Amino acid sequence: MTTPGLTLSRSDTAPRLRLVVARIARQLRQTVDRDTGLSTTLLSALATVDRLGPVTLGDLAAAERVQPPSLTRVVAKLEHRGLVSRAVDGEDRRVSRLQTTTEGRRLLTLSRTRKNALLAQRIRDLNPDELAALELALPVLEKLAGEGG
Amino acid sequence: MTTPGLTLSRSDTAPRLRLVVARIARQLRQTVDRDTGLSTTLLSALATVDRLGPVTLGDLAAAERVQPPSLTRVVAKLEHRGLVSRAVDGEDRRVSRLQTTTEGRRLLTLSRTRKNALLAQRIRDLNPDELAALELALPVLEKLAGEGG
DNA sequence: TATTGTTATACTCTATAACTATA
DNA sequence: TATAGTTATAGAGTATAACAATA
Repeated sequence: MTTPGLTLSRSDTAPRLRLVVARIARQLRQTVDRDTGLSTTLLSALATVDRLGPVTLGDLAAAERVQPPSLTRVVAKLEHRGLVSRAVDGEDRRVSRLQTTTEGRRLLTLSRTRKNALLAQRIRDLNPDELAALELALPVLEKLAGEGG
Repeated sequence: MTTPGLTLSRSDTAPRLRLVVARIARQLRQTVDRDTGLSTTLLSALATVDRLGPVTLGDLAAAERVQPPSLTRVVAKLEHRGLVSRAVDGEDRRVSRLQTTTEGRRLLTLSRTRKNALLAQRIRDLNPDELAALELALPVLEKLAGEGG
């Protein structure tokens, strides 16, 4: 696993990736973060709000690749916890613009430095070759995920 | 992205991986396979039954990293579609042993050669460096997922 | 008593359809 | 009429707790 000989293109990459991503996600989904109290769904939305600055709900839904009604509920939870705030757009009063609060940014920072998260622990057990392979693949995975939007 | 200079260990690997895995999984979860009619959850369970041979429900739950009651429902669906069969253990009648049927194996094979699946399409758009990085990381991801069990 | 698996119940996340408010 | 977002409703997938059957 650490030193594969060839890098001929394999044909089973897509189905293997599908299964492994589903399996990791299943374990993550159950893991409500002890420090932040945020599920992966909430954390993902919060990170995207933070990244896109004041953002409309529609744009956020597109970036997160979910339908607007799904996001309405997610955002309501974030708002209820005081992690994002919304302001009605001055020019078009149908539109709300979302941004992270100070507390939201604090939790985001916390989530990025957590040492005891499930994946952080498992990553710590990788050897240097494995870690390097993972880090090289991360941008590729982000591309496959359609990051941004 | 294609030719990173150094491979110093980064500290943001775990949170980035968490977000990207969650995002890909979200898109996959919604994707019921056109060819097989199987969700990722059903496909994952089916693949594991096939891999572990005649397997008890408890062992399957452990391998899939879900609780037994969750698996009871998943297996019921697979059984209803004729993809797995169960046989009561001869020595311990509390135990059922599951295995894939001919039809189950046929769908598994089909799922492994699908060219139009969401990930297969996106992977086709990667350049050779990106593809190589992804393939090198796949065993690492499988290790992180705790494959097998 | 202990173990294997099921049933009952509830929660999260997501979707589509119908609606409201604004443009 | 068209668009941004919400409400109503439904379904998949997962969990925990309580139960039944067997050991």
